[in-house]
Amino acid sequence: MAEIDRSLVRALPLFANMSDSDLDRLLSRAIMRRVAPGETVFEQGQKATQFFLLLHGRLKVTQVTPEGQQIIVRVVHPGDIFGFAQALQRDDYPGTPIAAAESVVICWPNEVWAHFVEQNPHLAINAMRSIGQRLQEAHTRIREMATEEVERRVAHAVLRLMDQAGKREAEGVRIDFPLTRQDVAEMTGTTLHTVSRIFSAWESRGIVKGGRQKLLVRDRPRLEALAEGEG
Amino acid sequence: MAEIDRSLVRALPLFANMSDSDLDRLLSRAIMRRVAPGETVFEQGQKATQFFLLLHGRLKVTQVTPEGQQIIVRVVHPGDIFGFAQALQRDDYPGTPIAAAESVVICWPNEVWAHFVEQNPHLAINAMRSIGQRLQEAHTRIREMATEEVERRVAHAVLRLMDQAGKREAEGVRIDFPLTRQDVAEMTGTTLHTVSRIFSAWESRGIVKGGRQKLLVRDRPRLEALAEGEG
DNA sequence: GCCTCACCTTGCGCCACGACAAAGACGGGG
DNA sequence: CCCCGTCTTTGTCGTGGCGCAAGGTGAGGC
Repeated sequence: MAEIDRSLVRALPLFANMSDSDLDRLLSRAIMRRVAPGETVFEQGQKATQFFLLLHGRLKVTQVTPEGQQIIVRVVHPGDIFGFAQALQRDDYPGTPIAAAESVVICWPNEVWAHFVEQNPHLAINAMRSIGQRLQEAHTRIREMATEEVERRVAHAVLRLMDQAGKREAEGVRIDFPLTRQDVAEMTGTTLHTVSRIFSAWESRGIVKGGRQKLLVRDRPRLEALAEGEG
Repeated sequence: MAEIDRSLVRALPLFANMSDSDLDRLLSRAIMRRVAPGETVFEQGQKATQFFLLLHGRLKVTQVTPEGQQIIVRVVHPGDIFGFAQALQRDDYPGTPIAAAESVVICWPNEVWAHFVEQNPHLAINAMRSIGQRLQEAHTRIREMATEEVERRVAHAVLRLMDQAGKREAEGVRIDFPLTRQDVAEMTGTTLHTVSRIFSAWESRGIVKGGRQKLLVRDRPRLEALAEGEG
């Protein structure tokens, strides 16, 4: 297995204000792992023995209900930590991260966390910020699901994906990883049928351009208008 | 203003593993404040200059959408920290905490947080656990809103309130603070009309007993069954 | 090049739930 | 004790979007 790219890691907000030597010691205990699309990093309910950082690629974190319904709780982007169950006072993982694209993660045994945080409060502070942002985003989603109709929720979800995984192209901004209608449905609490209908309608208005596991936003302002409820 | 009850604070999980002298220094910078029912501690959008701990009482944290729709993001229970915007990388408060019952909060200026965390990593670790649990709960609510019908969501919300604010009584378990149908609606993403209908149906089956701003659960097992979808 | 699987589209009927409306009941304040 | 505001109940109606069903289409494997 190749070496971990030091400069990439050094630049992450999670490790801001951390000394190089501390970072070196932390990385020396890390294990790198490649994950192919469709593969999982760990499984929901499994005992949490490690925590993770996504270096490259993209992960969808899913939860399944007792009835077998699946939802996507979150998309993990490069630089994000995940599988943080232990720091959150759980002994099992609450969800399953599935690689949407070819990905590379690094992982540490749980003990490493407590050990390093004691010596390096910045790590805890930075991690808290990251978790705090996730909490904010979760509250935003709750508010949207409680008050908005499906089309607006889908618009919001797409805008969020643009910001987090958008890639400028000639015709507009492409969502930079394979994303099915089903995925979008599981992110917005609806069905793939409804998402498909919405995308079709948008496409005929020139707002987006679809495709198999593809999505390209051509008219962001109009999408924003839809998200604000001006439909 | 009376003294802060030291032993009460000492027992909070947030301050576990913290030395008495550190805790004393932290408390010496705290300000105590009484909040009457209906009053707010701060307002959504206001610049975040302080963070808070609820000592007594109960707060409902609301968010209003640009359209004026209101939802309850969270209920704050005694011992919880809130108004933590700064640690979460925001400079304004994302919601408005309103006292549901007579409450007492203590507050600190923002600088205190960074200062104390540097010397006392446990504080950061404990705070992260608390935020982590809130994140879990938020994900649970998202999953519920995405996959469950209204009645089940209401059942889940009531069960959660029982666990967090239940008080054993002769006839069952009472939710220990004033709670309107509207509140429950704002917690579950529905309307007060629907909540009222659901409570009426439950009452006629002997599962709960309602009242003006009151709720008493008489048959928890059946409520759990409803929450699991056996209706 | 063809087959097959996975993904996507579209139509139709139904129902849970929200919108609207109106009237009852509890409780605090004067 | 009565008044008024707030909270609650209950009815009717309309509809967004889900369930079900059937048929397209692109991509990868052999």
